[in-house]
Amino acid sequence: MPVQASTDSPLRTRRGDETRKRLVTAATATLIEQGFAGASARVIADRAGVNQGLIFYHFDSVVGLLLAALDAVSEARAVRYGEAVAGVTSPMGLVDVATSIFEEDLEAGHVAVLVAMISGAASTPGLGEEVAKRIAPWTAFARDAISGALEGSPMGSVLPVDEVAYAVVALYLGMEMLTELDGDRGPAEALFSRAGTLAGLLMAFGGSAPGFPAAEAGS
Amino acid sequence: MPVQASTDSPLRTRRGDETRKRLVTAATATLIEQGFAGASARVIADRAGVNQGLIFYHFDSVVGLLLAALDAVSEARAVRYGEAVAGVTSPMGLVDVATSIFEEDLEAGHVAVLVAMISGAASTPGLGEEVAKRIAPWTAFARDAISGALEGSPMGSVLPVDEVAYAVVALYLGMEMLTELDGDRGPAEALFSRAGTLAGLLMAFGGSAPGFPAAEAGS
DNA sequence: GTCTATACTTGGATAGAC
DNA sequence: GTCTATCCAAGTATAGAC
Repeated sequence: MPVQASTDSPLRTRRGDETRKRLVTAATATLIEQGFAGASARVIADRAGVNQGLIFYHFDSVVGLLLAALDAVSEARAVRYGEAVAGVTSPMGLVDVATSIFEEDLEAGHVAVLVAMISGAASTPGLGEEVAKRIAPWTAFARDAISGALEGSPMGSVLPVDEVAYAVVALYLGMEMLTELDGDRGPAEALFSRAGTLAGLLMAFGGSAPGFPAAEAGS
Repeated sequence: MPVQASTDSPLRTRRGDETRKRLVTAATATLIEQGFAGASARVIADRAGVNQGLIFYHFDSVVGLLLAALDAVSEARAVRYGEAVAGVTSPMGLVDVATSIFEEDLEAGHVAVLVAMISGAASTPGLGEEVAKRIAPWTAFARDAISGALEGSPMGSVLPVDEVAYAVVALYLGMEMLTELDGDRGPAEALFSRAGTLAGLLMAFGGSAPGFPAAEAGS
C-alpha cells in the first residue's frame, strides 16, 4: 500500500489515483455482472485496462480491492440516503422515499454488490466481519424509515422496528438473488407497488400521526 | 459419465455408487461451509477422501457435481414437504407446518446450498437456468401454504398469492445470507415466532375459513 | 511512487493404467 | 467401469525496472 503522498511530487500521485479509481470501478462492475467467484485479479485488471499486478500494489490483495469497491458503493449510498430523507416531513413521505431509493439500489446494482460480497464471505476467512461493518448504512436507513412509518400505527405494538428492518434488508437481498437468477425484474417491481399499498393501509389504521396529508410524493 | 450398469457386474457399480454418494455428500457440506467460491474439485475430493479426478469421471465437471448436490437436497425436501402437508387440515395448521419446515431448512443448511448455487450462477454461463429449475419445490410449497392461509382472510383480496410466495422465498434467501454473515441465528428465529403471531392475526380477521379450530400444531 | 515481467500455487480436465 | 498420474490453464503474489 502506498503511504506517503509527500509534498514534492503531486503529479505522481495523480497517476496512482487514476489507476485506483479505474480499478474500483472495474471491480464494482465485475462484482455486479460476474459475482464474487468471477471477480479475479486478471478479469478486473483487463476490464480496467491496467496491469494485473497493480491490484496488489494498490490494494494488497484482490479481496482488498473488492472491499474498496464495497466501501465506495456504501459511502455513496449513505450520502444519497441522507439527502433524500432531508426533504421529508410525514411518515408516508418517508415510506415513498425509502421504496423509491431501494428500487434505485436494485436497479443500479448496488444490492448485487452486497449480495456478491456476502456470498464471497463464506469462502474467505475474516471477510464476513469486514462486510458486516459496511452494511450498516443500509440497515440504519431501513430502521429509520420503518420507525417513522410504524409509530402511530396499531401494528407498532406487535411489530418491533428492529425485526421489521432486518426482514426488509433480508427481503432486498433475496429479491436481488431471484432477479439475477431468472433475469426477470418483474416480480420485484410488483412488490414495490404493493409495498406502497400496504403502507397506506397501515397509516390509515393508525390515523393520528402528526403532519399527515392524504398523499405525498408520487408513485 | 458411466452409462450402462450391465447385468454381469453389479459389484463394480456398487463401488461407483459409493464414490458418487461420498462426493455428493462432501459437495453439499462444502457448499454450506465455504460457499460456491470455495467449492473446488480438490477441496471437495479431499473431504470425500477420493481422488480429485473422479469428479470429472462421474459428474463431467465440478458444476455437474454441485448440481447433483442441489438435486439431492431439492428432492429430499420435496418428499419432506409432501409428508408434512399430508396430515394438515386447517389453514392455521398449514402455516404452523410451513414455518417449522422452513426453520428446519435454514437450520440444516438447505437454504445455504440454494444461496451458494444462486450466487455461483452469476459467474458460470448456463448455470442460472439449471438452478432455477431446481428451486421449484420451494416456490411451490410456499405458494401452497400461503394460498391455504390467505383464502378466508380479508388480505386475500389485496395480496396476490404469487407475490407473497415470491416475497417469502426471497425473505428466506436473505435471512440465510444475513445469518451466514454475522453468525447470529437470533434475528431469523425471532422472525419465525413473529410470523406465527401475524398469521394468527390474519386468520382472526378472516374468521369463517372452513374447518378452523382454535389452535393446531405446537410452537 | 508507480508499474511490468516473472515466479509460484491452485484448479480444471484427461490420457491411460487397472 | 473405475480410478490415478499427469498436463495445462488460471489465479495470486512479488522482485525488480522505471
